[in-house]
Amino acid sequence: MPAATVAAQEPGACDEAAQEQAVPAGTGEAAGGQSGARFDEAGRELRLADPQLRAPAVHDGERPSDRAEGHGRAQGARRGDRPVHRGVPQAAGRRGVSEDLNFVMQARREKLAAIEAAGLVPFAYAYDRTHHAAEALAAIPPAESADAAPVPVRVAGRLVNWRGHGKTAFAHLADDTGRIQCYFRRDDLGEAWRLVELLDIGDVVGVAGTLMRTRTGETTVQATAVTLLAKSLRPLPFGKEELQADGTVVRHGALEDGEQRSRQRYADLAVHPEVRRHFAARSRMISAIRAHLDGLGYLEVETPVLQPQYGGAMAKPFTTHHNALDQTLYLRIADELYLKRLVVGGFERVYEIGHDFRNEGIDRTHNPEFTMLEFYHAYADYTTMMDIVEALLVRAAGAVRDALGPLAERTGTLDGDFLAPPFARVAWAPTLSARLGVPHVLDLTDAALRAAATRAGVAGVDAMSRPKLLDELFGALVERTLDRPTFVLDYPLELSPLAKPKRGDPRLTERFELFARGTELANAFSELNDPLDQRRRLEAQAVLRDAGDEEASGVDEDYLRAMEYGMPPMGGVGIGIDRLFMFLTGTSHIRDVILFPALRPEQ
RNA sequence: GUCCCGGUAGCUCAGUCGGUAGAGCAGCGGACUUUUAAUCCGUAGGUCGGGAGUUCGAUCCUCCCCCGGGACACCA
Repeated sequence: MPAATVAAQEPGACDEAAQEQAVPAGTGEAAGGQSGARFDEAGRELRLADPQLRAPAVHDGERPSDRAEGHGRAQGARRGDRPVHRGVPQAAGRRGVSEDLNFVMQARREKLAAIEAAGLVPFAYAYDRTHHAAEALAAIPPAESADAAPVPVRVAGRLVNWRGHGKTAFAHLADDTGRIQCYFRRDDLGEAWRLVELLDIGDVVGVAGTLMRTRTGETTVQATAVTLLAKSLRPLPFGKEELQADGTVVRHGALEDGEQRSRQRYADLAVHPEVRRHFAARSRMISAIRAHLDGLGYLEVETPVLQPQYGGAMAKPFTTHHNALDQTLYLRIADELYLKRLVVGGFERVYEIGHDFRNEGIDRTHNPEFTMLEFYHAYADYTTMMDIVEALLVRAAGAVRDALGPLAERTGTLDGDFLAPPFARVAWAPTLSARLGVPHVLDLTDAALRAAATRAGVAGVDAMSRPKLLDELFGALVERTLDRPTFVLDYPLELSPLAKPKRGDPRLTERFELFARGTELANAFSELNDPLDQRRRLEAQAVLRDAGDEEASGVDEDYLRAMEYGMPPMGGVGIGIDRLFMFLTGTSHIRDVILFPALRPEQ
């Protein structure tokens, strides 16, 4: 952005005087006379200012657009005949979305042309706002102090509602903080009234005026100047909001199609304030997580997304190619191995919040790229990490609750009772053994496991390896029954190639997963720091990969080299941020917690 | 991948027991200087997801395909 433009926005540079002029400009004379200079200078005060445009043609039956554009519809075409400009010839075939102008968009183009023909700039550079909507609503003097001086305000936002009344109009302007009503009167606006008649719902405008109360008591900006900041050429699917007697708001006819809302998130957000609030809560949750970890002495770091050797999880990677290096690279499936390298280097507490990529299916709980939090804590084992996870979840839930406000009532996961530490702790093997009615599940033969899995309803057991069978059995018999937050401890070694063996039971690892509402929220280990053991386990993975298991990774020699220098013992945790936010807000589809989820191409 | 439900105007939907479709809102024209789902009058807007079949005739019936939603399966 040019420096001059930036400077022009700085308060105090030129705007104090300008605002003084603009707000009291309660007559058409002021709108026409004083704003001309500002328009020429900055190109952003767009009140009608051209004396050539005084000709009062708006109400004589001829629209400004008819003059402004040669292709404007003919007078006779309005009644009965087809509009001359309707669409494109059939022979042109299907057009892209942007080219296929429907009649609504055509009308807006004509208004745009009329605005330009009037010498106005329909897309502004800046606007000197003095109040957000919420601030303006709070700034009006109490109703009883009738003699209070009028409060001048300049608000800016999108027109979300419009009620024309001939020579007046009421509208609602929405910004980041809420909505405020604006009242436009021809007698207050003078020449600028011409612009008011060319506004549409969806336009981004600045409104200057004074605060007043309507007869029904609603705080309203009585406009003395209107500035078009961006003409909306495509109609947003605004619903009409009906305020019920009990105070609830019923919206009629808004954008409902879930896929379209995801695909055009900008429209979804523009039309649904509660969706903005929902995603803002996600951001606040992440901020709270950062603050919590920072407060514990963690350092936030960034590690490569493009990796020559993927690892840290069992998943199919995306593959890409670096041309200059002529090298195959993978998009990371986990942050783990790089973060643990950093602990070798001496950063004792590190975390990363970033995207992992897994080339697998898309459904209501899976997006090919997703946000993962991983944190590693030197000299701690997994028991310490359980305490940290508990506190972290409580903090995250509090942030979401605060950010959602009334919307938080959608879910019961946010109340203090549900997430009150300490969470329940159960051991993996005894729990599963009890469900199976056997002394120890790990003593079962593969055949017995297969039979048990079949009984549990697990499909495709014949092709499963022993670790996979164990995992499936636990998932089918235990995980989905865990409603209240529960740590499951000590997973079988064969399921956890990066975890330390359990002290006292080498068939298990020191690992926990946290479940609640039947879904996994966290996964953590006492991290394996023996490079020789690690090499054996990675080589076993490589054998699986060479045998065709696309989810198994290879041997990361650089990671092993780092371990060989000496890796401190540490606890490590991974938390899927999308899933956590789904859990906390009771959201059933991952698409509804990711601003721009992966979708099929259009058409 | 399997099963079920759905796809009709810009948005939200109705409808046709087979005779090429309607409403509300949005739009356009008119009236209206404190309205708030503003109201009133007028008006325009649709290859009824795509293809094939049956039929004199298909948006409707049959088959195939595409897309979406839900359930199950898969998924550290």
